[in-house]
This record gives sequence, structure tokens and C-alpha cells, in this order.
Amino acid sequence: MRDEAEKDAHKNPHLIEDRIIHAALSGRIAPGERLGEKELSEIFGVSRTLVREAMMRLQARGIVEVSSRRGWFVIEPSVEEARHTIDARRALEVGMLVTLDRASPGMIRALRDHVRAEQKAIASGDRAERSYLLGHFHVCLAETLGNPVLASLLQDLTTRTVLIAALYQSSHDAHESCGEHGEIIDALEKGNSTEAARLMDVHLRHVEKALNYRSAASRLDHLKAALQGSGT
Amino acid sequence: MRDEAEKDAHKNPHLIEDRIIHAALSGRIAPGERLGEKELSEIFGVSRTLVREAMMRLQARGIVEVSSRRGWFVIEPSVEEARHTIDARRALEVGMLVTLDRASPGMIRALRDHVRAEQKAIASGDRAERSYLLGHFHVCLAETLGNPVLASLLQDLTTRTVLIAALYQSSHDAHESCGEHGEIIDALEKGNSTEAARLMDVHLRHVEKALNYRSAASRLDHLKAALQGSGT
DNA sequence: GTTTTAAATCTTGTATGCAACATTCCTTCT
DNA sequence: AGAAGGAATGTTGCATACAAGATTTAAAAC
Repeated sequence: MRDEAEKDAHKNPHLIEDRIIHAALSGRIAPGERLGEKELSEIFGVSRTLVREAMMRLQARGIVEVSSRRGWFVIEPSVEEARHTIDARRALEVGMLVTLDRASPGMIRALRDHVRAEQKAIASGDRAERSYLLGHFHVCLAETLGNPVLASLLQDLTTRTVLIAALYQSSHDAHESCGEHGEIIDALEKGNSTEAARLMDVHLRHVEKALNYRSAASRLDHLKAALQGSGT
Repeated sequence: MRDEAEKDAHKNPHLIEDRIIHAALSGRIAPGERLGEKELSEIFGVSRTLVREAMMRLQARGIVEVSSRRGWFVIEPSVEEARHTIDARRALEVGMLVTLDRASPGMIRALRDHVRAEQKAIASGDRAERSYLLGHFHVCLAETLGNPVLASLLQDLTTRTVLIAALYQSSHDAHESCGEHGEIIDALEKGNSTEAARLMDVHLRHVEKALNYRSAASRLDHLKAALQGSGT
């Protein structure tokens, strides 16, 4: 196969965004990373105009932000923003499960397939695929429940969470995450939405707990300490 | 004051979006309405480029959609899309209240102020202001709870709901809505988040119940019936 | 009078050009 | 050598130009 990215950004106007979201979910794009318009326009074989339009959409989705005349950057949320994002996500996912009555066998099967894929990626050591699938499980859940609006909202929130995890050096174990996904499905299978919602709540609290909120601040703290500690 | 809208779309790049969202919430822009790029560029005194960028962001937020080489249109959700949107909104708002522990007295005061403003708008017969405030209550609630991410998500979902209500000729009574808002605050004041969540659930079900899902389809049905009924 | 066809008009889709600002690198001065 | 200043470079911000297609209007044929 040849230059993978240059399929046709003209046919599918959302290709650029999709690729960036996918790369972020896979951990191949780090928070704070610069995304130059010219750079992207060359990669996708289109003019800056189309790149710019894609960036505008990604901006509205909270994935990138722009610094005046300096460029586009993948979001680098502060501790406070990170908390708000994860809180919003928890509210949405818990609410989604609480307001659900019953999951059909077909849905359960699709979700089990997804978890199997997660396990496979974990076993094979494919870090990008693992990261992507663990995040995408939540989008998949919303899709499976049949609500594209929820799925779309969750894709954005999940992508932001993955970026937060990268920024704050999440120590969350992939095995544990995958196991929790399985438990949520178990509860759904039994028709116990309330329990599924509770498990989701716990799961997302684990995700947050695994973050090292000091890691980003620590640079500043280190500097401060260094400057106060001894005279130069 | 002179031409109100032409303040400065250069200083605030989000002015165009903000105005369109506000107009939609106020019921001054109907679903299906066409928003021409040239038209808007003249209104805001900028080139089509900036208008286009704003439309891209609004597209990502699910407020407008584009029809190839025909123009931009305010969304006109199908019955199914309408259900999904309201379901998503209910999940988010119920989850938001369920995962909340306690509302401070300051929050309660701010919310009561908002409801008072609603009552005033209802009494004065200002339909646009009334529509805006009844919708904005939900954004206000999220803001008050201190989560800008939730507030932003809710602004978009609420705007879409207002458009849906316009499209499906909602018969929901403003008084009733306002009263339900008050009850939700009462529950919050007593520290009973679960009850607040339940009331919100009921409130949003009322909103949906008031929609006449047949009104949009009826045009087609009428046509069908007319064609079958008698020979031309 | 109605239908078909063609021209004219209008609107978006995409690229490009240029100005404004930020950054970097090099020169110059101390 | 180090600091300061300035030129050179690179990047975005915004406008404009032009092509491609959709819609409407007008005309012509039946």
C-alpha cells in the first residue's frame, strides 16, 4: 500500500478530522503537539483552506485550539479542565445507562466482540490499537444502544480523556480497564441497568484516580523549588 | 444604536455563531431556514471566509448542515433524530444531577433569579425572551454547578431541542415548564439530588410528550392521501 | 397552453495571494 | 564571549478570484 493518508480528502470532507481523532485515540498524537496547516495540507494533498475548515470543526469539538498566528495545537487541558471533562463524561455515561431499560442479545454480542478485540490487542502488545479500542469501547456502547447523538458526544469526550491521560501520565492498567468493561456488559446482560451505571461510575473514577495530576504541575514546582532553594 | 449585528466580528471570532445560537434559542430562526454565506457576510461586515469558518463550527455542533452547492440550512431533524437528541439530553442532565452531591446556597440563589426572569418574560409576553430563558435555564444549571464542559454540551443540545420543538409544533406550556424548573431547584435546595434528577427526567419527558411528531410527517401523509383519494 | 430545452444567474467549493504577526538566526556592539 | 538589535523566515488571518454545480428564468417547440 502506498501513502496511506492521501486517499482522497476531497471525496470525504471529514477525513482529516477522522484521522486526527483516530491518531489521538491511538496515542499517536500527544497533547500540546503542533498541527501546522501547511504540513497537513501536504499530507492530505489539499489546500490550506480544507485543512483550516477541518481544524475549525475540531476546535468546536474541543480537540484542538488555536494560538493567534502561532498555530494549531492539540489541547493540553489544565487540571481543572481535566476534572470537568471527566465529570461531564461520567454524567453522560451514567445517565445513559440509568435511563436505559434493556439491552438486546444482539447488543451484548457486539460488545463482547469488542472486548475480545481489546484482549487481543493487549495480548499482542499493540499499544496503539489497545489505546484506541479501550477508548472506543465507550463510543461503541453508545452506538450499540442505538443513539448516534450520544455516540458522537462520547467520541469527543473520550478523545479528550485519552489526551488527558497522556498528559497526566495515567497509570491505569489496560487489563483492569478491559475487565471492567466486561463487568459492565455482564450487568447489562442481566438487565440490571442500575448496576451497570454504578460500575461505569466506578470505572470512570478509576480512570481519573490513575491520573497523576501533579505530573504537569510538577515542572513548575520543580522550577520554583530550584529557584528558591539555592542561590545561582 | 446603529446596525446592531455589525459590532465587530473581527475582534470576537465567535460572534457569528453566538448570534445564530441566540437567535435559534429565541425562536427567531426556524429549522430548515437557509443561511446564505453572502447574506451573512454582509450582515456581519466580513468576508465569506469568516462566515464559512463559523458555519463549520456550527456544523460540528450539530446546529446547521450543508447541502452541496445549495447552501447552509438550520437542522431539520427527523423524528428519529429528534428522539435521539432528547434522549441524549435526558441522559446528560439526569446523570449530571445524579452525580452531584450538594448545591450551595449561592447556586440556588442564581437559579431562583433565573426562574424569576422566566416568569417576568412570560408575564410580559416577550415570546423571544421567554423561549430563550426557558432553554437557557438548563445551560445555566450546568454553569451554576461549575462545569463549563457540561454547560457547553448542554447549550448545543438545548438549542437543538428548541429547534425540534419549533419543527414539531410543541404545545408545551411555558408556565408548566417554568414551574418544573422551580421544583427542580426546590429539590436541589433540600439536597435531594436524586429527586432533582427524577424531576428533570419527568420534565424532559414532558417536553418530548408535547411534541407533535406527526406534524412534520403529516405533509407527506396529506399528499399521499390526496394522490390516492381521487383521480386528477 | 404545456412541456422541453437552453441560457442566465446565483451559490458554494477550493485555491491562491498578500498582509500581519511570531519566531529564529545572524550580525554587531560592548 | 555575551547581550542586544535587526533582518530574514515562517505561519496564520483574511480576502478575493475563479471553477463547478444547482436553480431559476426565458424561450421555443409541439
